[in-house]
Amino acid sequence: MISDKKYVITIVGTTAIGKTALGIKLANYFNCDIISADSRQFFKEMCIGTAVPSKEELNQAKHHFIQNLSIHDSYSVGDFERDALEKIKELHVENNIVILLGGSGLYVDAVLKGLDYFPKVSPEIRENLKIELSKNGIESLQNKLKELDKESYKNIEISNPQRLIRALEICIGSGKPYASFLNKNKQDNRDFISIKIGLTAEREIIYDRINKRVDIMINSGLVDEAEELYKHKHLNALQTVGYRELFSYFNDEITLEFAIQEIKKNTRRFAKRQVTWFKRDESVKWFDYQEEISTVIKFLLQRF
RNA sequence: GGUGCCUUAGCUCAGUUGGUAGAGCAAUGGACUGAAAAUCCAUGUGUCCCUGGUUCGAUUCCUGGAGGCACCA
Repeated sequence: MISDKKYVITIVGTTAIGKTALGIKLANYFNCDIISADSRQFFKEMCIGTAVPSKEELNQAKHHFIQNLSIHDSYSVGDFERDALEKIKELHVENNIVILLGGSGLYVDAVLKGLDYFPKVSPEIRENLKIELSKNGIESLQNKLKELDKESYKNIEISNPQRLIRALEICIGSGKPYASFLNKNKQDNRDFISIKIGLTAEREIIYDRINKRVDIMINSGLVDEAEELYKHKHLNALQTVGYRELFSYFNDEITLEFAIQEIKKNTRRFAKRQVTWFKRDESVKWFDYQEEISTVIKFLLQRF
């Protein structure tokens, strides 16, 4: 490497498009490590359904934040931002390139752009708000927010219970409006240069790859894996495509065949949301999913 | 071969006492600050099977045809 600057090369794209394979090729070329920014591949109990890299793939390049947590751990984007930045710093001592492999848009943005600081609040507050939601309905929470934080009441999506509860828990836990923490001490000056590349394909091709991958997951034992985890189905980590549908099957609510169809459908919808998230990012240089690795490397070398 | 019923959105089907149509699901577009593979919001122009007739006007009624289903032979 000619320059002594530090780089983070981020690879984004929908699920099943080939980010892992590209990441490994680039990691080998630059002799660097890979940081995974995938909100479900953290969990060691979930393997088949989250499409974590295979043993062979993991041997080809050093991966971080893959199966490093338990589904019982509580872990948030904020935690990931902190941990990933620390890891990047550590890796940059030895190598001025790090690859960030991102399936979860918010997690990628947290690392590259930063989140605002919010105080830690007691989980009990959220639990109480959830109870209030189911008891009194969403309007009750909306009125509460209107009272505590008019600005957020206007700006956030108040029909979205999760956002509403998040804003409220900050208001209640900190005694200050949620809005007062926004755009305050955002750490957006990173000490590395960000280069983003994306993998893309026709919608039909993506959907076809998804459908095939779900079949492979089923053949690889996803049903057994999900059955093991059924007793933990209430955990946040298991609010995940590929598991929820099978939990409904174990509950005798749907047939296995239908569950598999639902997994495919919900994965397609997930991919659509990823497309929506990533396409608004103008800093991404897009490549076809079949693009030659040499073309991608040539592009990167020009950017250094 | 005969009789009856059916043919409307990608699918399953409503409906129009004749004034060119609407639900569910699927699909599509969007949002996103510690649950994010989560969560939420928005979106329905389709030769109403084809042909001819009646009518100011037919997806709707009538004739003929095609396809499907059921029963009878």
